[in-house]
Amino acid sequence: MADHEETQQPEVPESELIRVRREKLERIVGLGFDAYPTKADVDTTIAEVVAKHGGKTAAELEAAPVTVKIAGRIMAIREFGKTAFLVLSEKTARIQVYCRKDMLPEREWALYQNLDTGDWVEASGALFRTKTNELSVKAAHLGFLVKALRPLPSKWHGLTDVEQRYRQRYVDLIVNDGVKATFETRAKIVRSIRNYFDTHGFIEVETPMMQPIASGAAARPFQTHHNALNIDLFLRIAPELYLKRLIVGGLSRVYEINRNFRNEGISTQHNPEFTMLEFYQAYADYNDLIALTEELLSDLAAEACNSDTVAFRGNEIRFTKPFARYTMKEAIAHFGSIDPADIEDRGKLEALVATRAHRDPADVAKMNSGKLIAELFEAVSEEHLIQPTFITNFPTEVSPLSKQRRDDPEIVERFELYIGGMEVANGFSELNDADEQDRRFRQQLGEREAGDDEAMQMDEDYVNALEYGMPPTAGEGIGIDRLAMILTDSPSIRDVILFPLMRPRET
RNA sequence: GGGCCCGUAGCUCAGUCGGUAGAGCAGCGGCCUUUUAAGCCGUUGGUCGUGGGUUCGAGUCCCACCGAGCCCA
Repeated sequence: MADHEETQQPEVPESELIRVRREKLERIVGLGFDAYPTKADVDTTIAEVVAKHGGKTAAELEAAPVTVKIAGRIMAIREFGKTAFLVLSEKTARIQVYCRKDMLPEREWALYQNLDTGDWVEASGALFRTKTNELSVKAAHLGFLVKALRPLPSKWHGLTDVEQRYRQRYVDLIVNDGVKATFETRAKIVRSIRNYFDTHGFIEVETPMMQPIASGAAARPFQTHHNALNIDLFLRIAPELYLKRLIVGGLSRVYEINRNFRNEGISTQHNPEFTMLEFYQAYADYNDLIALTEELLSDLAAEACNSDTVAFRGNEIRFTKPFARYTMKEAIAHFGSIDPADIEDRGKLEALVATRAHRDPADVAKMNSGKLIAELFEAVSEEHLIQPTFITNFPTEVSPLSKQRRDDPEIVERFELYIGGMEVANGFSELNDADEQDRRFRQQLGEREAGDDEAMQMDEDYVNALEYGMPPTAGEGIGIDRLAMILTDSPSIRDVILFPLMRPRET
């Protein structure tokens, strides 16, 4: 063999299965069918056929014949020599098509003989019920729409490899019925939320995803660059500061459902891009939002799951008002079996964070007391907060955008809602004192300089906006992905995101 | 960041102590005009994630890497 031949890339031989399907497509074209027709001849959907005629008996269908023209993907073929049953699927609906050699044009029977599971076809004929009482289409016409060159996963075992399910969601959607249902529920959740805010005097807005300063949350941003302006920009970590500018502008009630981006690790609860609802209501305080949240979520559970209790990871989550409430310190004492007096003692608090939150004592020594309390809370309480539970009385030091309590400036008018052991919502009375906001930003800058790269960024223009006067306002963010996890009983956030971030694969 | 698992046919999975790579489904050929994972007979199909190492011999043992998952942090 010559050298240049040896250096050529060895062609990976095409799978036998794909080769056979290509040959079948050639034969179908040879029969005069268009390999890629421009449209299908349909007059209804499979779902509509099932909905309208699924209740009719064999006698009724015989007495008043119904002819339908449908299209769908072939999910199964059951062959009996000169007859066959094709199971067609379209969205979540299925119906079987009964084909007989003596009832189809010769060319169309020849088409049938070159079909595989996965192919898309159109079919028309009268509805009837088989001996086993299955609603079926007696095909008078069978048309070709497109060939699946790649074989479908086994119809019985489906596709279970999680990596392939996420990387090739299209295959997951084809063969795993529950996936479509999950994303339909997710769509229903978002629709219900929009409906709630639209009917409560809020207007939906869209604020920048690309921001010169990524502020409004404690997280590291993704960075990008705009060529024409020659400036670096950040993908937003939160829309918060823009939405509150709109309150300053007089919009009074605004909400946004959109993506946030945080440059952090990936876990069953974290995807680098995730969907957040944020809303702001002038003249309200955080207690109003607690009430609003209880109402919103119990409505949502009812609309998305038709129940006020939903199963999540083996627990029955009850969305019945009122939800449980603890102050942060109460939760630490209760779930961590910690003496409340120890939380007030700086030395004991540091030791607790080091042992219970497994943090380096050197790092712990640098944290302010508010941060220590928040760390301890997360370590000892979060996993126990299965039923919807509001946590209140957050330290001011970890809440740079929240309004302090009148009776105790060390804590703020803020809450977080936990469900299923996850933080789902975060809301507070918004700090509208421009001078105090400026002081809080500077404190965050100090934290950043001390090594906390998640400390919040200073946004001068936001302070400037506050100087024009923001009325008393309460605002809240709700994580849509986590909510969708709970309402669809999905163990991983990747199960409720169609295309979760994966490391690209070299192939 | 640490630990534990996983990667074998298109899909779902076996593969014992290191000794000729297997099954079911799908596919292909045959029979079959109301089946429901249709059935029966026959049959094709493999870079065992990648690269090294140990060995007479590696899917199996060792090392590194790639990808994925779970737990802990």
